[in-house]
Amino acid sequence: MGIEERKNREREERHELILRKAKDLILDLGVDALTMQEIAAASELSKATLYLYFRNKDAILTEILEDASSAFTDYAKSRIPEGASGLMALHALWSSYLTLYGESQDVVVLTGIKNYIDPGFPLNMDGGNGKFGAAMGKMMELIADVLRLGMADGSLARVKAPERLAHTVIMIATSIIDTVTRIPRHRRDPHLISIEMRETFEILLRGLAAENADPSLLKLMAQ
Amino acid sequence: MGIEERKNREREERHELILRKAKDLILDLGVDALTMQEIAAASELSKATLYLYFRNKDAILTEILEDASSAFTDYAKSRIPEGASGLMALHALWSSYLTLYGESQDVVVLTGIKNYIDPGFPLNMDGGNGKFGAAMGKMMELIADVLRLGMADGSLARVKAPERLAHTVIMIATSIIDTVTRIPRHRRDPHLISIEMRETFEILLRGLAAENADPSLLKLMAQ
Amino acid sequence: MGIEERKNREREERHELILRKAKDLILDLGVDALTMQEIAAASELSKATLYLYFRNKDAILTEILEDASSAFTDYAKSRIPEGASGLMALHALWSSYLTLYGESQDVVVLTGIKNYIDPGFPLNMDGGNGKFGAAMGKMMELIADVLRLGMADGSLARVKAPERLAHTVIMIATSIIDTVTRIPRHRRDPHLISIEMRETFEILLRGLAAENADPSLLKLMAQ
Amino acid sequence: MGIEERKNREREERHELILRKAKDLILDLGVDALTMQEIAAASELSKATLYLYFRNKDAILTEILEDASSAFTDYAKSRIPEGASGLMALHALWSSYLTLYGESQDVVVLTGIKNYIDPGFPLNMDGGNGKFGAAMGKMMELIADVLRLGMADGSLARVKAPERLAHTVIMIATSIIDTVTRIPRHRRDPHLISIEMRETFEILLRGLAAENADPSLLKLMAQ
DNA sequence: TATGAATGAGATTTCATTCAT
DNA sequence: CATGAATGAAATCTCATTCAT
Repeated sequence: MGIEERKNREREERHELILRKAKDLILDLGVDALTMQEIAAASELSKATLYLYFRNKDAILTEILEDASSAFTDYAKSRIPEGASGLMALHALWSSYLTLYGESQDVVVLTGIKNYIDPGFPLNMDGGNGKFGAAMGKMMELIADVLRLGMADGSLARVKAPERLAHTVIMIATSIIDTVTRIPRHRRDPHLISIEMRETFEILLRGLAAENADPSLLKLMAQ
Repeated sequence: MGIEERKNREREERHELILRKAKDLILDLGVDALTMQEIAAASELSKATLYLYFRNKDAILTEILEDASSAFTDYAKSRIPEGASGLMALHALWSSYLTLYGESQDVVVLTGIKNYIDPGFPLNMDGGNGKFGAAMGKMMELIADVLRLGMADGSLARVKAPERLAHTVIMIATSIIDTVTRIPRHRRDPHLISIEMRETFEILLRGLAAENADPSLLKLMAQ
Repeated sequence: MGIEERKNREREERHELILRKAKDLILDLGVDALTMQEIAAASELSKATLYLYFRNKDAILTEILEDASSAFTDYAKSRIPEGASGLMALHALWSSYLTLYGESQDVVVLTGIKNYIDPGFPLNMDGGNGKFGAAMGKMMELIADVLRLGMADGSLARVKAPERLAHTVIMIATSIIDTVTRIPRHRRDPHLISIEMRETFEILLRGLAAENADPSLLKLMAQ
Repeated sequence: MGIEERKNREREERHELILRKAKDLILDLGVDALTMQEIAAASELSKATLYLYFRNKDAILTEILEDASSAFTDYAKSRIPEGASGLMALHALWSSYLTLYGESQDVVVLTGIKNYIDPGFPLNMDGGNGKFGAAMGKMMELIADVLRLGMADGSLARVKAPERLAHTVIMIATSIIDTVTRIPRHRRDPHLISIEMRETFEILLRGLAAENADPSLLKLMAQ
């Protein structure tokens, strides 16, 4: 069984290698420039081999997206304090996003890819369910939960249909990143991006918060 | 004399025909599926003929974008009341956008195309100048003007760098449309889109308005 | 009849206009870049109109070539002294070519075009007769005459088949120009061209002259 | 191990196949008629496959040119006797060219291609560098060397600037071939071509040789 | 006579994906 | 398991030439 274990481990390692290289390429060159050829070259594998690990190009992208959204969701969850109000939770959410962006730009991958994989998400009538996996769903769920919470405790005003509103929120929150994912690294201005992200999230906070909200929860730290 | 006029008119008609067909195709199938071949077929012209009317594919897209953004800008300007406050102006702006969307979905074309033409806009370090024409610039200018106005009269809180903020605002405002332009018609749900647009704009209004704002200016009519 | 005369004159003028503009374009941009579109634009005529004056693109080029070779032939003939030996005549011939080149680069057009019109000339088995007109023939004839003369008076050694040798001579003499006609003006170095032309002609003179030739007839003036 | 070898060999074979077919097409139809489509058909491969072996069309042409000029240079070098005078070397050079042409028409490919790849060579002001590879340079170098040698030992008269003169010489020497490469095979007369080549080279020899040259070095064998 | 308009035919190149070994 | 090789299907754009008015 030691052999089988090793095989599994190696298989897993290749799998990760491919994903990592693909991510790097996206971050370096932009999604639009990502080709199977490039991924293969970067991984020092043949194109055909890629298909042993992933059904097709989409599967690679989908998994990258899953990883990223999963990482974000987990991180964000861990930073939402026990017993937090909806607004506090939302604040923690955006804070996490900014921090994550500050630490590594991997989150960047998150949504531009989302749009690339399923250009209509989340507006498709079929829900785009076939395309995205669990993690993306969990992320939407988290946001919906936060909105629901805020609706219940009154800290987020005018939230009526949390599930649907979660769509809107996610689209707004990711609008910058959608754009960023298409720019090659050398043409990106990380500082500007950071500022615009923060601005976007503050608009979201103020746009969703109840009137009497604690002002400190409407501002985010510059990274 | 009459003859030349007719020629000009016919030429203009063909020009419009191509643009219209291209728009239809975008609306029907999504920008990603737009090809010169398809435009030619839809226009019942040869591919070569398209090049008599447009320098290249980009020119077609750019003109569609210009038309749409120009239409929006003009319409919005005409609906901003004389002597309006910044917030009132912003309210009128989003109102116009919704109305326009309600009347015809052509505005939809607006931004998905924008992203398609220049995937990094407006975050490019080179400013992406040269790709977009006057109308797109006028639209950004209008938004910046409104923000400046609100900053001056105090109706829009926390606006500090109107030109830059205009970027953020435009990205947020168009995030839905960006998405929509990539969905084929049969998978779009116009009602849902309408709701999400309204929601987005209300978030923007609340997110930018000063604290003591007139509540009626923070809501938008359902179309 | 005054009317008819005027018509004829106007027709002639248009004809010349087109040729002149085409020539200019060739000289400016190189033959390879010559398109009917460009000729039409430069002539301020429509493409279709060009076809009223010339059967096709080839006809334009052929006529330009004819004009140029005719101009050269006439000029050269006028400069061959009465009673000249073959070598003297050949010397006068190349002298004329250089002078002509010095005065205006129009002769340049001469041969590159030749190769462009009929890439195989003068090696085609059908003699390329269908393509070239009288003037080109006259030019070959002139060279053959000179060679014959030199063969008769002994001033040109080893000339045995003047008609055939005329081919070789013309190919050698025009090898530079063939090349030049494909270079746009801004990338041409007229001085270098001039030097290489002279060198080529001196090689031809020495290569064909009898042993005891007057040395002064083996050199050409720098322009 | 044997397997890898075989793969390499097969790859090499395909590579050669494509080159050979392309050469054949050039020889059969003329460079001007050479298209990727035709090469693909002749090789019984798809167009896309061609791009696995060559970066682009130019790369195919360039390699054909390199092969041909390299073959010529090597062959010529091997035929220049130890301790030969400049004139003897030049004689050997042209002899080689003729022999090579007699054996296979590969040399034919040489210059038409050269002119096709870089229409202005060698008269470009930028030197046309980057387009041609090493072999072409070696060929020019060889000629320049021979000229230098003849200048030193006095066997070639009036050679002053060997590098530049090498240009002229190469243009003259290849003028026939330039022409030939553009004629489809069925319209070529190999015998006539052979004669004219010889004539050209003899003119070059006599045109460059010093006065007292050994007459036998001024003549070339008919092939 | 003049022309605006149209086009057929083609050229080069790219990319995700499959398959025999 | 790995891969080299191959390809179908597109996509964008160019140009000489024709024709109805």
